[in-house]
Amino acid sequence: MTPSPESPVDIREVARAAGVATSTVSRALRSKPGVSDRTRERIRRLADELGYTPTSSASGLASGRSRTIGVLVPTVDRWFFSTVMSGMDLALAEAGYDLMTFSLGGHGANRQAVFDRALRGRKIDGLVVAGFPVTAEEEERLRRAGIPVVVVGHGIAGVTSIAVDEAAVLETAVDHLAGLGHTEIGFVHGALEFEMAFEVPTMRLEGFRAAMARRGLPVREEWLPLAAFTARSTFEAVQAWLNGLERRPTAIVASSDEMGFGAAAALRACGLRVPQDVSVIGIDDHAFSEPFGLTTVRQDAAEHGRLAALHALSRIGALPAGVTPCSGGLSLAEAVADAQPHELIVRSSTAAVSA
Amino acid sequence: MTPSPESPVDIREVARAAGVATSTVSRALRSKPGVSDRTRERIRRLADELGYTPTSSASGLASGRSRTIGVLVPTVDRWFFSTVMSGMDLALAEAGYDLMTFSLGGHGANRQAVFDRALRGRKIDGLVVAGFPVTAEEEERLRRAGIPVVVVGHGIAGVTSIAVDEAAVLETAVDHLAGLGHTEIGFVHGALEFEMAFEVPTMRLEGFRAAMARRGLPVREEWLPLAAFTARSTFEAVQAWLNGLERRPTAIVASSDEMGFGAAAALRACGLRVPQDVSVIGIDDHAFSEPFGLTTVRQDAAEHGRLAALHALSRIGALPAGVTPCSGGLSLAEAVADAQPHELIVRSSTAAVSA
DNA sequence: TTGAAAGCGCTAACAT
DNA sequence: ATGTTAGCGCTTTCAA
Repeated sequence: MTPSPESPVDIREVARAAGVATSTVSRALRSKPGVSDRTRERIRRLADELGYTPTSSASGLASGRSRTIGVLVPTVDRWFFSTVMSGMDLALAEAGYDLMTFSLGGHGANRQAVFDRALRGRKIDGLVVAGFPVTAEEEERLRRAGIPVVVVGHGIAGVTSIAVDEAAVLETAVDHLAGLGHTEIGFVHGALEFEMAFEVPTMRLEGFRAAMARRGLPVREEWLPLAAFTARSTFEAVQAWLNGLERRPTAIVASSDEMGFGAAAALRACGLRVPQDVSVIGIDDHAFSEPFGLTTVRQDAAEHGRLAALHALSRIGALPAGVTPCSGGLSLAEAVADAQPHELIVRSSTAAVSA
Repeated sequence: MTPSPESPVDIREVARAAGVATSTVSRALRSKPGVSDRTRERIRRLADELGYTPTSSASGLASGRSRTIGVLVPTVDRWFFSTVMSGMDLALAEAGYDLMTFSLGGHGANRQAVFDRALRGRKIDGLVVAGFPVTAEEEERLRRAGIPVVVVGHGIAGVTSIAVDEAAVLETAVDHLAGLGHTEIGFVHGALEFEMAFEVPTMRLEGFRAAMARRGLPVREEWLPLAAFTARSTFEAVQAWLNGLERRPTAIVASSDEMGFGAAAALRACGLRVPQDVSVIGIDDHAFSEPFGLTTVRQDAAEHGRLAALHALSRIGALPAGVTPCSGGLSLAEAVADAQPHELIVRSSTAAVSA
């Protein structure tokens, strides 16, 4: 038994077997023009029989493409980011591309190193930056990277970005609560622990203020507790906030579903009922929101990831044939240019304000 | 290609600037012996000034290593898998390795294609297979892959695996409930929708039976509802199960925390209180378990991922200097060989059986 | 339609 | 300690 590795077969063996030059094999296998159908078929069969697969570093070196797209995330273990990744994976698999993950690892310490690893060395043909803010310097690097960059979320001028209209999302959330008769509404503001300016939370807070203002509802500053973007942090923050409060709102908008879970848990821990005493609405439609009955404004993170990947692929001319980018019948360019859709999903964490 | 990518500088420019041969630059930059300290320093400085980074496909082709480790997961958007990935990322970043993600995408359809992408073409130097069962044929491919393979979870004979002792985990869970006076205990059995034989759920169910038997407690077959490994599926399954039940257990062990969440939500939806009417204990210690007060048997998935990555690195001689693999002071080999530790975390979803 | 040959940018023997 | 010289396994002109 020879413990043979998976691909000891190189292109020259295939060429020899087929009685052609290696260049012909290369063309045949990649569906390039200039090979007769009969030859191509024969080469394909032979390659298959021999178990030949091109060595990626060799074709990468010769062609300048790695057939890999990168994704840069603050951390991989939170719903939004892993969901974006799974959407990307879907699109990339179809195109025969692989996904390389670069994670900040939940702390900002080695940011520079992570950017370096992602941007230098030509390991990836395109990069999707998912949901976190970058410094001006980093922006500049991304623009000069020499590969297409797509942002999921907001925040980088001059770079294609895929995101919902945050102001409209908050309109929807406030609208729902106002329609239930709520006028005393709080907002759980989110922040990444280790970050500088984080666009999305700020946009959501501003969106909340604007939506309230439009309805003539007052925003009370003491009803804007701040927490990190996790259920746990929110649980603690909201509990502390409730204890120090003389009067509480009848409804709370959370800046994400994970925060909504934390807020609801904190309310219950303080002996309050959701939604009878306090309504809670989140943003995202996390996988847990349905079983937990959390009312939310849904955004399709997987679809954002898929579009981002497709857009990156299209910029390097690697779009798989026959993809229908968008269910709404939009072209990829249109789908990418537009704000992504959002949708109110009413469940059992919101109810009419009690008399 | 467009002008001015991040690294138009190649090794020859650095060599020219330093007045040495390219091989010297190569040695100097990779800390290989055979370069004087002064020369090495000068070359490092120059490389830095010129912004030189080796092209990965070139060094990959020449050296036969891609400086990339792959991870194969059923899906990226569930707690266990993304947590394993973040642990891997931690170890890999330290070693200067990148992480390539191969996901089955939540459905088994393109399994073969995903295995192909991972195993062929030498894109990765090692592979971590996280938490899902493989067919005999796939096992054989993994063994013959020609790169080190490490499994997180159980299931591949002859391949290093990193996992808790499932039987002991279930002992711990049942022990906790029995200690609270429970004798009528159900078990929510988990299964991946699209899979064949899934080792872990089976081991947990068997562990549950064994633990109950050891205490002389009866296992009632109608108290073993089956659900997919998600909160949502479990919510629905448990709700349906409760409705068709004439008599219910006083406590439930869930095969994972995500299932525990679903089970608890279902109980509440049926008007039952947790833990007053029914206690619930999970397995994992999901990020949400603390805010939600779910009692659980903790396993450290991030640490599993970190160890798996370190082990793969060590097998290719790429362990970063000075890693302390294990907090317990174990060597990497010991830490990998042992069953991973687990720990009971008591929170508010379990209580003494009510009179 | 096909083949020959020249790299792609590095690393690793082998010299010196 | 450093330089020279072959490749690594492909892709891509350029010729035929």
